Amino acid sequence: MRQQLSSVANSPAAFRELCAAHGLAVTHQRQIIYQALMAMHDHPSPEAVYEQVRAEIPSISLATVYKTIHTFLEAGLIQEVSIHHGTLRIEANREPHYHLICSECRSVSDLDETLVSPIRVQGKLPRGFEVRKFALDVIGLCAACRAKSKKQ
Amino acid sequence: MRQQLSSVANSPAAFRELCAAHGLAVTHQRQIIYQALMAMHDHPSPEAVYEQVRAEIPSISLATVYKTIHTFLEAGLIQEVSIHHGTLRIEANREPHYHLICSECRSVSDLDETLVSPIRVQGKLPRGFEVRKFALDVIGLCAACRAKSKKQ
DNA sequence: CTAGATGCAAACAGTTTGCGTCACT
DNA sequence: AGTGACGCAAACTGTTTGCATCTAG
Repeated sequence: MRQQLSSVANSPAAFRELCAAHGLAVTHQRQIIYQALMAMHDHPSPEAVYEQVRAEIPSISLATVYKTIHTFLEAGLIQEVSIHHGTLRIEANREPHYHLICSECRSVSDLDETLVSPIRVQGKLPRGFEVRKFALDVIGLCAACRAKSKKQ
Repeated sequence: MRQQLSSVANSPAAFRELCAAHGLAVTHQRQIIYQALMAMHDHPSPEAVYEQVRAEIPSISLATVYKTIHTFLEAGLIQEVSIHHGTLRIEANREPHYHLICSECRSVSDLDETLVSPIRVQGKLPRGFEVRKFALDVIGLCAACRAKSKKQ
């Protein structure tokens, strides 16, 4: 399931190799977008990637950036920062608790804090950062989605 | 900072009390929305709340539901499921890691897994749920935002 | 040569805003 | 009586889609 690649350097050759490993066509746009992503060490929005890439390819369209990001996500070349992007979701449960998420159907259920080993930060955080709380998502497959994916 | 209330039951009287404690006007719409939220034990979107509330107040507007949800969020009567609702954010870092989030400026930085005590689920999950990974957000205030809030 | 990638514009979903009217305090 | 909550419609933002054209394999 996981591909081991001989190079992870951010070079055109490495990118061709990555694409080959995932069965993706190598296009100029994809190459530049990939380069931009590797160079941006924050957690950019598609819009931010678009701005960055336009420096190289002024004629690129935002739609292409979106499509390419989805392609890269599916191939596992990049990740989303959170499974919860999109619509606002609210809850009335004011007790501290975590969430159990099915990555397939996106269902969310509550998970009592006491069911998880206590979380402690042991290392050095950026100076001055004041921790207020932990938000933990336990991500996996719910029984229903597991059954569905087995069938195929 | 935190209000202790003599009743948490979902009654009109309790709601009046809650509103009084938070300085909110008590309106019919707010009352019905609050009731609906308490009755919905999943993690509804504003749209879903709207649908639910329309059963009671057919003439209510979606804008009111949004405004009320924000009011309740600010007052702390309800919570958002994730701090990451909204725009898609992506990252090239494919190593397993967590995130450090400033709740004020919403900045995101990476946090190595090894800096956090190992996470283990100790209790019973819903039968058949297959855990794949943990997504942990360490939420707090970054140095800059802490300085800013102290000034005021 | 052909499947699929790109660019454009239009469509869409979720959310916010301005404003006139109405209701709580 | 006055502040602010409501309802409506229009505006806005982020994202997707249909389609004609172009390009990698």
